[in-house]
Amino acid sequence: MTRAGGRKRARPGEGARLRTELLAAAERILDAEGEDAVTVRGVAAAVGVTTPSVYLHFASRLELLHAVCLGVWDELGRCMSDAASDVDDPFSALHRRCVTYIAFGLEHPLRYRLVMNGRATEASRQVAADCFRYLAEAVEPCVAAGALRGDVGELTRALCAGLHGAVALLAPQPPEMWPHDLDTYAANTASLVVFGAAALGRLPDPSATPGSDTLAGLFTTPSVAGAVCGPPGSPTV
Amino acid sequence: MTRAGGRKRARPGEGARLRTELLAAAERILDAEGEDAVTVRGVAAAVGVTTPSVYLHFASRLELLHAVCLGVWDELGRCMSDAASDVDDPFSALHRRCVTYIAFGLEHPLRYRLVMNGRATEASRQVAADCFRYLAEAVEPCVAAGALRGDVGELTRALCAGLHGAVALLAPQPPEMWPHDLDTYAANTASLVVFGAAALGRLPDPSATPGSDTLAGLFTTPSVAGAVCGPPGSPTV
DNA sequence: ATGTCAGGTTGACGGTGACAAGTAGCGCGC
DNA sequence: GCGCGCTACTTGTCACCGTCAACCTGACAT
Repeated sequence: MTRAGGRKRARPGEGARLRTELLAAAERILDAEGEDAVTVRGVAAAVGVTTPSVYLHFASRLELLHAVCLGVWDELGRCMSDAASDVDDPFSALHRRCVTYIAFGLEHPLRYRLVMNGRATEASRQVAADCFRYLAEAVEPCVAAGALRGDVGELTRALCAGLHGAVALLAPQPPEMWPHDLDTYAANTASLVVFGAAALGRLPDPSATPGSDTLAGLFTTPSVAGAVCGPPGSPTV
Repeated sequence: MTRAGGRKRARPGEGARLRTELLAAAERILDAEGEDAVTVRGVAAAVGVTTPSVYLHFASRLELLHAVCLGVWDELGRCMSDAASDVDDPFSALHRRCVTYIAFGLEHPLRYRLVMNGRATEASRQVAADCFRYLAEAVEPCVAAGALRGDVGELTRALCAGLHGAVALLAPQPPEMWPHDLDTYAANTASLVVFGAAALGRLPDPSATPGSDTLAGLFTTPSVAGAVCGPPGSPTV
């Protein structure tokens, strides 16, 4: 590649400028043409620089890609913190954070896949750890208030699994296969996850196979006791 | 590539034999060295055949990879059908299938990722549809028995999301980062998912933000009413 | 023996990530 | 004002990849 457009050499100390330009170019290409189109050569050319220069700022193509994503993921952190700032009830707050997580993932499916599905890098590990922390922060008050029971770490992990699934199941699919109402999807899945987590701490033996009888115990409110599920030994199919 | 080892030409009608040999070789390489190591050239060489011959049986590298995985996924179908054959209670049966799904995914993390995370092919769509069906088969009796409420499709989709997450969260990580007790992990996450699904149909307004009060209603058994959560207007943190 | 055709091979193209080694420009110390 | 050294970047080059068009060849039916 002959130097395109006579790019000026950065002054010492301004080497990082190329880095940000590369990131911007990579982001542009990523959004416009997808992951596979982001090639080291292409990004370099878009900035007007030769290929190996990219390696002065990024150890590999993957690191470049992940660096592009990280910018967006920082936004997730803020969103999740903000999401429940006006909510007092800890369980509601947790639910809100879960909805936020899902909504965020579905807004950036490409980047989500890139960071979460590919082979792990240092950057992606950082992202995962942050996500875990944001959730754990919301789980802890729930445990303190008695809404959730059990180990905070284990609960958070289970929550993460559920949330990640909600996004990861859709992210690789073309958008036309997504549910029509994404808000409802996010709310539903978030509810599934938080209520599931709540149930976890209330199971007699968490590792046993729970039957409809366990369910009857869990989901029977005092007022409608006995009406929720059939009588003991309820009809099978 | 000079012909390695004097491979005999297959007789007409036996062309499919090379296909199975290629699959076996690809599988060997996949397990031994990971996804990236499975290259068209490498697989061909392992069988003792030239590179373009692979294209006589697989449209592309990705199709080859997916074909390798599909063999294992058929096993999942059998496993999920068998898993609950001796269980009468539909809710227990669903739980068993969920555990089976997670366990399967964690036994074949590499193949799981390959099929579920990569860009979708016809083969992977087929796989996903099968999984959905296996679960839906178990959801339906639950709905019929009243253990679950709501649309079967929607419930199944939510379940899928949770289960997929449980696997997909761990699959890309190196095994040393996995929980120590995978059985418990599978059982826990399966419980979270099925109880969460059960809760979904019992929420007053599924799309609203549920608070601890909702939780109290759901998880209070007649016998321990009032002891599960704090009194109405429970302490916040 | 010969035609046919499935089951391969040859050779090459365009593109990729990665790197070793060289070069040009800037700023600082003198 | 001048050269030294550091930094930012370039040149040139590997090794390898997936994919394809075109050609060859051996086994069988006749």
